[in-house]
Amino acid sequence: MRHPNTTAAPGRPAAAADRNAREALLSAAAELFAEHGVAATTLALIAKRAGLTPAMVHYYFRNKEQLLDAIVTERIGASIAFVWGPVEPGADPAKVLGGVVSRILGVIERMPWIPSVWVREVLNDGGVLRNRILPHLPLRKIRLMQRAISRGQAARRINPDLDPALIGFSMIGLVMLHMAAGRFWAQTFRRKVPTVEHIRRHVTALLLHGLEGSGTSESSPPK
Amino acid sequence: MRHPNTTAAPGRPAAAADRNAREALLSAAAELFAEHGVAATTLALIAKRAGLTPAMVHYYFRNKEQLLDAIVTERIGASIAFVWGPVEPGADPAKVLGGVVSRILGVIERMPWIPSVWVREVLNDGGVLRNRILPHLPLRKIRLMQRAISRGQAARRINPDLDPALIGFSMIGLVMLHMAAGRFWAQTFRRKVPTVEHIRRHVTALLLHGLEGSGTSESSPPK
Amino acid sequence: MRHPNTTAAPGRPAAAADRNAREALLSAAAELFAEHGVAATTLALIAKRAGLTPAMVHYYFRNKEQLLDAIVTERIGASIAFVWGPVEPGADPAKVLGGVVSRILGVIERMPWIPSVWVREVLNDGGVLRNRILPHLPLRKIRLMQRAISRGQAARRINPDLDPALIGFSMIGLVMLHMAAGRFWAQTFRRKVPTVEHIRRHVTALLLHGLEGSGTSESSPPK
Amino acid sequence: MRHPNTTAAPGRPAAAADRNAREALLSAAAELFAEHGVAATTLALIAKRAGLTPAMVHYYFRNKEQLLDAIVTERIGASIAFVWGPVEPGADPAKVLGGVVSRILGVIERMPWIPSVWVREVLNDGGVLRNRILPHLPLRKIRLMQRAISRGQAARRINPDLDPALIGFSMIGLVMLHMAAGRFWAQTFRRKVPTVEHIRRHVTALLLHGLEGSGTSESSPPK
DNA sequence: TATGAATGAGTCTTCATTCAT
DNA sequence: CATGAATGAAGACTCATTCAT
Repeated sequence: MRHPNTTAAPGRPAAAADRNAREALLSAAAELFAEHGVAATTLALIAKRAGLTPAMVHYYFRNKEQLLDAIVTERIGASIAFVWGPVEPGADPAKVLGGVVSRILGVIERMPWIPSVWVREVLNDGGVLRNRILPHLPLRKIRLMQRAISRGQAARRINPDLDPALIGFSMIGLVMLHMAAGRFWAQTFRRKVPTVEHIRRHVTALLLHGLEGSGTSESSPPK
Repeated sequence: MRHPNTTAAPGRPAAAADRNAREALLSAAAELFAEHGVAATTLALIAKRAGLTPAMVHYYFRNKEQLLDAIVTERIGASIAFVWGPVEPGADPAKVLGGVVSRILGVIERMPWIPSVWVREVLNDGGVLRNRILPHLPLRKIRLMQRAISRGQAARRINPDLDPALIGFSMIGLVMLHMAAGRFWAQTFRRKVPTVEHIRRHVTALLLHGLEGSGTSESSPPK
Repeated sequence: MRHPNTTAAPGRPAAAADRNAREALLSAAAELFAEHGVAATTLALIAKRAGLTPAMVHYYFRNKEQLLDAIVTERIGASIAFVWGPVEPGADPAKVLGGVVSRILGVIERMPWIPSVWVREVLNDGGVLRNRILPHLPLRKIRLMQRAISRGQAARRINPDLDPALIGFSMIGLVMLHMAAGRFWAQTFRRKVPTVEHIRRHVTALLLHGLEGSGTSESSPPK
Repeated sequence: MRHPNTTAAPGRPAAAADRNAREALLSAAAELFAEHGVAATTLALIAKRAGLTPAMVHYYFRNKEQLLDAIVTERIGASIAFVWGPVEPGADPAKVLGGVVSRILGVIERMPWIPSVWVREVLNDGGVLRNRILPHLPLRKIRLMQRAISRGQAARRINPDLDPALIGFSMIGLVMLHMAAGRFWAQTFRRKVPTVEHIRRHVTALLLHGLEGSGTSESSPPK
């Protein structure tokens, strides 16, 4: 058979060499997408960073479109599952929100390209990964989070002026944007690029207080 | 060759047709940059939307680089000046922050392409307008805002756990991201695309409480 | 406007320079299609023979598919109209057949690439011009010819054992094939490549007698 | 490297599997050449239809050129020998011609890809099998046929206006073209694709009368 | 101003071919 | 025998850019 892409049975692990080249291409692509955006990243660039030839990109992914599919399903999709998996019905709102933020930051630590790609190619209108991501969004889990927030508002523990649907988005967006704009911020304010821990503290402090209907100053990170 | 871009004397007003074509190109470019990103926007597309030929883009801007320069200086730079101009030393922190957010939203209302371009091409690391924007950033004004925040923290009116340099960025970023991701949010939560007013209320409520050392529920917009 | 291909109004003659380059490309393409077949003819080859760059092929025809369309409509289609135009109802069968053959040979004299392209890319199953040609076939005229043949058979002037639908096809095919295989025949029989006149005489003699129900030896060409 | 193609000793029969794969590749190639032409047929396609990998094509044939050689010598060459073998000196012209046509149609029945390949890649000028076929042409036999025709013309049993060298070619070409263009004819005239028997009757009737100096209506096939 | 013609460089993609296993 | 990995060369196509008019 011609294309490992189309024949790899889910149960059968690919040969080591196979997996390495493929994975190397996926990683190179992800990094370059973060650095320059999908549109500005050529297959030649991806191949070069992975130490391979452009033809190998087609060998493993058939074309650029399917490379994007692979990035989304194999890398971003997996991250989404990891982030949202533990969200369960009836949980404490603060714990839910804190947990999600915490896991997102954990993912970012392992895959630093995530925020930039997410902001540019998913959140931002016109992002070329947007439509590919939609089917991977855990709508049920997101609704669970929304309901937790609504419960918090009913119990006057979360600011009832806020739209529950916007809160989760603001929270995740804030984390992503801060991480994606690290160098911009550093350049502008002549500071070091913020670390994950730095952002974790900032966003947590900001949000916990923004979410408290009446604020007691509880600012330690949720985890 | 005569190039209006490089030879127009400040005193001599460009012919009306001239200005219109130029402005039409700038507007078309700005919109397309918001829709597809700078890298994915061809000069032919810009020309077509402006009802002109690709050669005219070169006539007015010499090349794509200088078109970007023009967008930045003539459109984004002007907005920045408008947004930050009124920030003065010694002002009340809440007023400063609220004023900036308010003026940003005003700009967005007139130039809906701003958030997408700003998020994708300025804030996000790797954005191609980043370096062009840096010289236009009103660092003095930004520092004024930072100092106002610090004063607020000293007076225990702003959460002292927050990094003052991150606060302004979070605030602006939140507005920009919400506006830039309007359709994503709408698709995900099956709501209408949020309006400027919608976002104004949400961000104000979120931030005021996140910034209050101890929260009384004062959620009306600052303006 | 960008593409002369899409904007050329039928009534307005294109500028001379425009037409020359476009026509040169069409001619080069037609010749190369005859020499190597459509599949084996690269756009670079076409451009080179026309003394232009490959990009010009895209400039005038947008892509290879539309170049094929142009060849079919502007060159082959025109020839078909010329060949079949004079066929009228009620005419003498021998005159109809002879006239068609005569006009086909006239076309071939001006466009020597016709037989090869026709045999390889139209008649032969799998030819890539087949489907493009079908809408240009003058079905009405062809049916007129069939009816003339049938009348000839009824009058016992044409061999009634022959399928009237196959006769016209055999006739045209014979001309085309002989012209398309000229060099093969010459190589095999160590003769000169047959001329149009040579083939005209041969096919006429062959067919007139094949079509006579009872043969009087009338073998002079119809024209 | 061991290559069955180059090292197989005539005495040692190839392993069964070996032969089957090779033959399968040859058959797949022949069919695809008929369907799309040689230039448009990739080795990957051939391998796929034979249920093998592209590398196996190289294993058995070293490269595409030698695959073509193999098709010509092992498939087409054999057919040629079968068709022309029985032609002997001094035979009756009608019997010679009829026999050749009859055997060609027999071959086509077993190898339906023959007419298309022959018309496109052999007869048609520029066909890529042309030069490979030339050495396999039974020139002596062909000359025998020519002489038989000339004798027929001398005896006034064959139309003396016809070029004896063109007659055989016309006859074979007519059969090949009708078979190769079956679907075209069927589409144009809204009939079924002609069968071998259909073409046999038509061509025989057409040619016998075309060849008769004075026509008595003897239209039954020569066999 | 404005356009159409023209081009070179680069991008995606295909494919014959090689080779280690 | 057989395969998957790998590559270089070439093909179609795009696009920023230039230029004569």
